[in-house]
Formats: sequence, structure tokens, C-alpha cells
Amino acid sequence: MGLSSIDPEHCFDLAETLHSGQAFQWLPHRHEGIDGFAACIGELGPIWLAQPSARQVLLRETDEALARTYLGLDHDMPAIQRTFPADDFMTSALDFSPGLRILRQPLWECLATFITSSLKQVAHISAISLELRRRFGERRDFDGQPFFTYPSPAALADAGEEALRDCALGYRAKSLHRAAVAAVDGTFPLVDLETRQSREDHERLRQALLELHGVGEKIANCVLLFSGGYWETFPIDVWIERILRTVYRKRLKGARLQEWANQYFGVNAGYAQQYLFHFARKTL
DNA sequence: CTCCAGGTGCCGA
DNA sequence: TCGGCACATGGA
Repeated sequence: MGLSSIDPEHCFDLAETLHSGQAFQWLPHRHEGIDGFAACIGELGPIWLAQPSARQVLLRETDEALARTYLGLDHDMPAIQRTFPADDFMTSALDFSPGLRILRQPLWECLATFITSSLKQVAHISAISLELRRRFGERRDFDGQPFFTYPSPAALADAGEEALRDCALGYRAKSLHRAAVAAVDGTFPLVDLETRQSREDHERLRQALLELHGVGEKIANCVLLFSGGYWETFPIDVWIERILRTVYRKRLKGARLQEWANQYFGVNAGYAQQYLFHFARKTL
């Protein structure tokens, strides 16, 4: 199978993007003698991605369309970054990883992994995600190595809460199982919610997410940002809250802090948030 | 051992 | 509406 090369056009960093706490499945993988990363995306793949130089992303020809969407290679980064505030910390965060992109992940995979993320470190979210894939996902071999799709709602619903608990999920097992059941019985209409046509879709998806047990403001916002592509959405986790308190001197809480952040960081506040989060986590 | 991690639901004031 | 607390698990 032939390889394709994509020129990202704007500044793009594959490794930073795949390991910035948005997606949790990417593993180092050498393909045809080239070091890169491989994983399944939702029910697709595995796909392999490499970036031997700044203006060159390598992948298999058949994966090109999927990769462009997933990696956000069509994002107009200069235009997006011009909407960020120009304060010192924001500037430092941009300088630290100028090639960071917001991914566009499948809804179920993104929702399910973030349900398992509450009060967990990124490394452990990855471990949990991998275990769920290995136990309940579909095996797909690539270069003689096994990869696994993210388990479908049906697979997790059938597995049962106790089996999920065995994957070190703790109290999150109930939330994940109930979400899987909701997706299967249509209470949470995955396919409808994943299509994005009108302006109302944002609020529709947000409301549906918040009705799920175990999904609050933070997780709903992560899904809106990392799957829905709603870049104005600004998730506030412990890292971001710490930054807003210590760097930006904000003593506000909850909805008031959220309101301030959305106002201050602008129309692409969520995109800005990812630079802040990554910078803080890697340097503080 | 203690503290913390990309939080949420529920309780009482 | 708002603060306090329980909830599982593993790494630092």
C-alpha cells in the first residue's frame, strides 16, 4: 500500500497534538522503517501517522481524508491565534507548542473516554482506555501487531457494570455503563447528535450530554470542544482553574469564572485553553 | 504515609 | 445558588 505525504501548510506538530490530553490511544509505531504513531479512531483503522519534518505528514493513501479531518489540518491557525488575548502567559503557551491543534474525534469515543477521566491523571486515562479497548474492542492487526477499536456502546452495555469496574474504572464504571445503555436505547441519539448542521446543534448536544449521569460542565465542554469542533467552548479543569487563579488573579468560581474566561479568551476560547493546558501540564 | 489527578452528584443551609 | 463531602484507583 502506498504512502501519501501531506503538507500541513500552517504550523503543525503531530506528536504534541496526539499527546496533549485530548486523545489517549496513540502509541509509537514504526512502519516501513519510519517512526510514527498508530491507533484506531473510533471504529476505523488502525491508521499510522508520522511527521519526519515540519512540512511533511506521512500516512497511508487510504487514510488521507480521515486524517485531515481528525488532525484539523484545514484549520486556519494564524486566523485562530489572532483571536487569542496577547498577554504574557498566553504568548508563552503559544510559543511552547505552536503546532498544537484541536482534534476532531468521534463522538462516542470522546464522550466515553472523558467519562472515565474524572479525577484521573492523563497517563491513567490512557491505561484505562487501552484496557477497555483490549477487552471489549475489535482487534485489528497491523504490521503484525494487534490494535483495538474503541468498544461500541453495545459492547460496553453488554459487558455490564461489573466487568467495566474490573478495568480499574472505580466509581466511573456506573457512568460509563449507563451512557452506553443510553446510546444503545436511543436516549442519547449518537448519530443525530454527531451531525452538525444548524446553529442549534451546539445547544442540543450540550443538553443531551448534561442529561447523562456522570457528565457535568467540564466533561460536556471537553466533548463539545474535542468532538463537536465548537472552539468557543472552554473546559475548566483543575489545571485551568489553577492558571486562572494564580496567573490571571481570578478568584471567581463556577459559572462566573466560566463567563469571565469565555469573555477574555474570545471566540476561540477553547482552542486557547488547549495551549494553556498543555503548557501548564508540561512546564509547571 | 499523604496528596493529587482534564469531576460529579447529592446533601443541607 | 453555594459549600462540603463521598466516590475508586494509582502515581508521585
